[in-house]
Amino acid sequence: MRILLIEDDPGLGGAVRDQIAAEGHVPDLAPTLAYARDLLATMPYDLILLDLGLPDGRGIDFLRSLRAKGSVTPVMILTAHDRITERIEGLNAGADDYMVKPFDLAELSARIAAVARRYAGNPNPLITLGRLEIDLAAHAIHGPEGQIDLSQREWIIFEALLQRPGQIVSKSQIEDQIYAFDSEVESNTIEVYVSRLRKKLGKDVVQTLRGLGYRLGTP
Amino acid sequence: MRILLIEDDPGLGGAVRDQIAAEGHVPDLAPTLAYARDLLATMPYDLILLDLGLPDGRGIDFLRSLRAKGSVTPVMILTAHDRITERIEGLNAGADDYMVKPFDLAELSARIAAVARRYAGNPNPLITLGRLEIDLAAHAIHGPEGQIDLSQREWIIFEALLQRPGQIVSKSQIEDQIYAFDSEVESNTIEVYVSRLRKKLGKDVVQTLRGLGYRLGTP
DNA sequence: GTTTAGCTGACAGGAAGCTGAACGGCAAAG
DNA sequence: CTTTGCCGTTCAGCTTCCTGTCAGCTAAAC
Repeated sequence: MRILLIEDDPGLGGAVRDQIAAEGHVPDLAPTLAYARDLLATMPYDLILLDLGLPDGRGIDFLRSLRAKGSVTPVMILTAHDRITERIEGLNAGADDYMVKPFDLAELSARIAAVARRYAGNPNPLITLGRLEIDLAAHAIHGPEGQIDLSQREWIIFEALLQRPGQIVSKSQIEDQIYAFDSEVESNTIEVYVSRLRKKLGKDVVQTLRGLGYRLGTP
Repeated sequence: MRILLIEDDPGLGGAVRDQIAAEGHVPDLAPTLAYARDLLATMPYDLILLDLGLPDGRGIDFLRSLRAKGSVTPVMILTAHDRITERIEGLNAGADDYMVKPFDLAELSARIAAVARRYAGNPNPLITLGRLEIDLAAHAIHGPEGQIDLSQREWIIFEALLQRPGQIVSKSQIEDQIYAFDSEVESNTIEVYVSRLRKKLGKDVVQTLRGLGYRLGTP
């Protein structure tokens, strides 16, 4: 499940992001509303975790404008205050859930799972890339000859490219996403996986920028 | 919207019932779990408000058995306690929302409206999957050679997959649906049941995604 | 032509998953 | 009360296929 976490506190944000990742979801962390808007413009998300105390605007207004634009993405509010009027305001603005800081990470996980359960069966947002149809949430790719399954590593690399369409992603950036901080691999693993990706998805899906990295193709 | 309110305190029960009625919904008030079971056997409900402190049994167990029977009716828990473990237990037992007493009736209304929005238009007792015809409510599956019976565990796993067609369901997610929050099983039970499911329903009904989980097949 | 970066087929090792068998518990049947 | 059969769980051995590595190759840069 793709989750957008809007939170300006680096400590809390990092902890929540790690927890989400540990649950098998894919978190993106936005420290400001402006940054969140950029991410939302380029990527679909399955859940938004929204801190109300942000430096560049009222979270409630952000949520309201999101709903006004027709977005149905579930939103869970995180806030330090627990005044009932605020909770009502949040829920009326279109929030689906409400958590008061400090909260237990385990409870957050349970609630995220509840959202996942609740929205199961809803069609996932699809990304179209040439002849490929990509369902990020389901890790599924439909090609011209039916379903294409990727292994975990293959998926991570493909996803890293999908997350930055048009941008160059360096090998070291990809390595950072695959491996733990310290344990480095000293070989051409990335190249091997890019090769496997191209074999499964088509030659043009990944472009090579010599000396720089890779970029998503536009076939 | 038909709402079943399970609450033994006559004062609070009456107030909530009146509030629900004022919102244009149809409330039934059950003071005990036994009475609630009778009502559920005869009437379908769109939402259940469940008090946890009831005279004739643990509300959590009631909820769990409801889910085990395949009910997908949304359940909102009302409780006087706000211990985090209890909230987690409730959400993991299959609750969709959680309110702590004393709560504001206006907030309750907002949350009920959210559920109504969420579940607007929700028919579908019969699911077709390839040659299988599945009646979720009746726990019945008709295959090409007649009726197929599943054991309880087999059904829970199959249902977990049915609830998220096309999506990946991890083993830990399935475990969460089968077992209580703390009691973990340290073996390949899920794998054994998947194996048995495939034997009964057909090889292609369940797909394996290495390292991720399982997915409903598309035969 | 030489150098350098990147590509890819092959392969060993191991992790993840599958499944037949067995065992104890429990409930229905006798 | 005993028997019977089903169900849930565990285990062991097997199969599958993922991963990281290397070697030799291709293609771009100069």
